Amino acid sequence: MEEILNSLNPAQREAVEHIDGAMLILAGAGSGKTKTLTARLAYLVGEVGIDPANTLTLTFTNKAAAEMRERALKLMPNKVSYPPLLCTFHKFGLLFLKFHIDKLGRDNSFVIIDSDDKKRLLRSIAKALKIDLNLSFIASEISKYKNSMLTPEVVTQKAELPDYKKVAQIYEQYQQNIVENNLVDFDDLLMLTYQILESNDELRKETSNRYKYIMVDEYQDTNELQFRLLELLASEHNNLCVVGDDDQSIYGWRGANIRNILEFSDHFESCKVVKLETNYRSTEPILKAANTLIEHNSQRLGKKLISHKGDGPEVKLLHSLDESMEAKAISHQIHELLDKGTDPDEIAVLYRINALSRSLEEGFTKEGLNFKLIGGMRFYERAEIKDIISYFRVLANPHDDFSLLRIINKPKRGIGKASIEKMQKAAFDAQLSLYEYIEQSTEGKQPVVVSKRVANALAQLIDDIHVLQQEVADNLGSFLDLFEERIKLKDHYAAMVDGFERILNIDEFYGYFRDAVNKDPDLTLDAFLNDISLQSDQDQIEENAITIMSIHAAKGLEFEHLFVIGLEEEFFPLLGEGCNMEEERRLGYVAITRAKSDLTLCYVDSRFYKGRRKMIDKSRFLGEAGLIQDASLKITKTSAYKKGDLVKHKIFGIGRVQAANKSGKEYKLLINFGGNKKEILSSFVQPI
DNA sequence: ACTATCTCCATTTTT
DNA sequence: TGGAGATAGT
Repeated sequence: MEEILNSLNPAQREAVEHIDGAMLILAGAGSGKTKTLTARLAYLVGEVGIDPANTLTLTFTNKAAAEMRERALKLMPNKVSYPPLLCTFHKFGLLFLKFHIDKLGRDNSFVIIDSDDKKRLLRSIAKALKIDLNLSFIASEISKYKNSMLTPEVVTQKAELPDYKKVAQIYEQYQQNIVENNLVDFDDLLMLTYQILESNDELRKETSNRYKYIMVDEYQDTNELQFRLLELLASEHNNLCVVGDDDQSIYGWRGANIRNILEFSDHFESCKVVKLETNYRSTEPILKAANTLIEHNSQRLGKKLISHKGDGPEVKLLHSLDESMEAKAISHQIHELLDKGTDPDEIAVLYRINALSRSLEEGFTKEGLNFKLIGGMRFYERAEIKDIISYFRVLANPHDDFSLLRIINKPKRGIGKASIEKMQKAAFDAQLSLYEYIEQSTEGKQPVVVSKRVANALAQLIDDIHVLQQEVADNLGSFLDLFEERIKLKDHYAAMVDGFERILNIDEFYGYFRDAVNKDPDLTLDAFLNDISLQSDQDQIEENAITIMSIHAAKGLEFEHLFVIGLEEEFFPLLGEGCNMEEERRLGYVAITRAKSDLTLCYVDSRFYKGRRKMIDKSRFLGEAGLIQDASLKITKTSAYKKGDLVKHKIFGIGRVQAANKSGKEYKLLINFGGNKKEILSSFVQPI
């Protein structure tokens, strides 16, 4: 343990050794956040002697949870009998609901639907209600309601504008529908958990006492609901330690509430705040650009990264005529790096919007540069994979109408829309699930409402399901062979234009399934489905190639050589309605701080976008980061220091600006330090 | 029931 | 420009 503590810097150590009460660890980019968090967990268990079962560590992604688990266990004494609970918020919700959803009068055989399923359902509801609204809009509105714990009734009452009234209508139907089918969406995992804890005081106390020490990673990304949930979980002890960086809050558009972190220390009494400001990742010039840029934000707790690495090459700018010249220039530079023997894994290109990847893809292909693109369609979102999962779900629970509908005519069995609608109605009238109805109608216990041909196809499907269910029960390990034999999904997909790729995906999924069964001979299909429902993010295929991706996707990663493209007004910052300039700037900060030593910011004169070519100006962020001197710099600098601002000087302390005048590259400030007026250059003071 | 053509519309994305 | 979803035609 002493060894672990000695490997920490003073601030990290302070955070690790602080045990009871609320604590906010403000961890700047590259400041050893994960190291601190895992060390603290090891310290709690190994040194303070807290039972690992009494700890709870929450993350946002499976990846973060996996990494942290691995690193924490390495630091833990071998004698740990029970691994600490370390998982995503949603996984925690899932585990909780499996035990307690009965308190809402629901059965714990619920099925989790992903955002794709959700949209599918919303589409059918909107259609039935003859509402023509953007589905993504509806989905995100409903998500917002759930994250603010607003019931359909409340929303219906509150809605004033016609569009919102319509959304409220859909919300009501949607909620009714998923409860009837015992479905749960991602937001429900948190919302229902909250509801149960909130309305059940005994359980709240018990749960809070069980998780006596709670830690939360990426706290700046929490939303209202997550905050309220944490409040309940910590209600009996206040031992809540959150780690985050207000300057890296880039998910506001998805409901993350930056005020959670800004106001954390006010919410929890006697909250300790520790700042981790030593950056182990980047060289001085890179951090200078990042610090200078982010200082233009007003909504922040204030923090300045200090480079542990020290000096390095200046941040480079790359100016090109258009996007194809840009791609060409970058690929030349990358070729040079590769020729020098640089590891391709250490090179990445980032952009603000995915649309900008196209020119890179084209340019890199033309220049014979191998790359891997992160983003786009994720593994579990692919139609072929979702189909298999739906089959598995039907086998595990035939009453899952939702999944049954997905696979009922896949591969094509000649069962069309009209037949399905008739049967749905018949099933509804007979108060049966769709599967029950079909099963009974083939047995002659229910009237047949479809043609002879369709009835035959259904009988075949029912038979397949029976046989496969038997095999699942008897021998899960070899069930896949029979599954392919009976359903022939591979044949179905092989016939498509991109069949080859789809077959590869199917084989990969089959391999994953077999692997899971091998690892755990007692695995049930049910348990397998539960595991993967929250695992949308498969590990990227290991490929030795440079990476291109969005800035959001790059969060948490680092690269020796980094290019950021599209530093142009309109693209980055991305202007338009609902533009949050401070969040855009934080995004710029995140992008810059991904670079270890070699950073190139790229901009062009014109870009082809949405079917037209447009002239564009270079991004204001280049000026704000102190990388160019131009008109935008003048405006931002004066706005950074204006009359009335409070500033801090190393010797004179805190004072108030009386006047600000340009003086060369800097500003001459007249500052009043408690009656003592001084003229000082702006670089010698810091804004507060 | 399936396929070819038309129209519309364009951030960021994890669970 | 290009992809997805809706519509019309076979």
